[in-house]
Amino acid sequence: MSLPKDKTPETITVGDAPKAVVNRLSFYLRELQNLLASGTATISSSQLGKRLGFTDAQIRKDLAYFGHFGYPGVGYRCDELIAKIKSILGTDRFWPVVLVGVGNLGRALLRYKGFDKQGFRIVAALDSDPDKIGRLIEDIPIHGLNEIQAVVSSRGIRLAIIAVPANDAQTVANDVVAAGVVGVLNFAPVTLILPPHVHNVGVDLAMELEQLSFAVVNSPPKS
Amino acid sequence: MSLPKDKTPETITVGDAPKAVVNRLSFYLRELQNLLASGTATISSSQLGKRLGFTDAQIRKDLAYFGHFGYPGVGYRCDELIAKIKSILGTDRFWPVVLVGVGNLGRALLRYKGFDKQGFRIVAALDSDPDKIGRLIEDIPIHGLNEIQAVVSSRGIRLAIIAVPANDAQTVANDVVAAGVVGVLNFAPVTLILPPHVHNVGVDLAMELEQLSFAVVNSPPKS
DNA sequence: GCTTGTGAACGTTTTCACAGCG
DNA sequence: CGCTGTGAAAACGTTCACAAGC
Repeated sequence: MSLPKDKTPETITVGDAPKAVVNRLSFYLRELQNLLASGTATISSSQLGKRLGFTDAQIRKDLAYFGHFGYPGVGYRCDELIAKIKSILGTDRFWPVVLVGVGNLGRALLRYKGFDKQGFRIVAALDSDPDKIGRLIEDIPIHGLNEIQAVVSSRGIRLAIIAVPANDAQTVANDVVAAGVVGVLNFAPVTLILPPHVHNVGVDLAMELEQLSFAVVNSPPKS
Repeated sequence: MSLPKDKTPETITVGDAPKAVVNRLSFYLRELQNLLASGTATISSSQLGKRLGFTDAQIRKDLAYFGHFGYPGVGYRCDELIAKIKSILGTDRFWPVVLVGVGNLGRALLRYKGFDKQGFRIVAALDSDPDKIGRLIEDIPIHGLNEIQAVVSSRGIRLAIIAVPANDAQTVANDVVAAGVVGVLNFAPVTLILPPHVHNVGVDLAMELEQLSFAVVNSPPKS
């Protein structure tokens, strides 16, 4: 990395890592977990790269942002590297999450089994529909939107998933942020405007298909 | 762009556009549709940039990959630019889509209302569970996995959404590709290995939360 | 032997800054 | 005047290639 004219080398934090690197870290973690589950103890950057479609050099560079995790001549120990990456991503701890919006998508997310393994759990759900409030889905109680503040602060929640209609998303986002949430995963097809200290990840299902559509339309003619 | 030493200028296709550019195109489209719906007829690159968190120059450069769509002194006409971007993304046509896996997530996707507006519709669903086969969800019939070939070819389907458990995803992917699908939107938390002519977009819900977790953990201490 | 970690080279993407136009 | 479109410059990310280590 570029050299630190900065007087305090300690400020060269891991947070400076390019977004693309952090994103790939999640891919490495997922594959390493699969590898470990299938009995693989160590793996080289080139083997891992082949499985994921990255170059070996890129994997090594990415990991080198955060430390020296490999063994020359051997590769990386899966269990060790998993622990390191989890620690970098912050998923070595438990993250309680609040879900806002218990529609079709919200219900599916409540029942989704993949969060727990990575350290996340939806511990509370909110909705504006009086018919839903008070019900339980997968043992998770559904609260009214007005209880946001109480739910978030009593359970130490820092992350929210927003799965409400597009028209309500910005209002809901404002509310969860006011309640203390600092990270938002937004499934509504709108760009949220949030204060700078709040992190934002958007997933727009139609947009993902659009990217496929473009790729298909612009592919080598006959291939 | 760099100049074409290439003898055949027609080969300078739009397909060469960086992925990041194409991805932003989807953001532009979404915002323009919202703007038009709220009565805005024209918008400048800097106004659009402010709403989306991009710079004005970036928006102009991105659009310039594909043509001259703006009016100096005025900006861009929303309706016109929407049509242009749709044409570039290929969403000016109708895309029938097959869904594989009618679990929690699959059912939510079947009921999701946001696809139609962008040109996509799930026209058939497949599952391996005999109890589900033959049922209708949102007027969509659920077929057995063995009917992939028939469903895909009879309906001219080129895109598939995979929402099956991680262990089944690669097998299902192989099957839909064999049936003629050339674009896969994969919700299973695994990296699929697909032939080069098949395009692949993955959405891993836990991974999205991991990216948030990293951002939160590595934020300016007190902010 | 094989594999990591890394400076240096390379290529790509973003930003700058301004000429040209309505 | 405001805004686009675009070369040129700057920033950034990736790949190369090899010294060092097991």
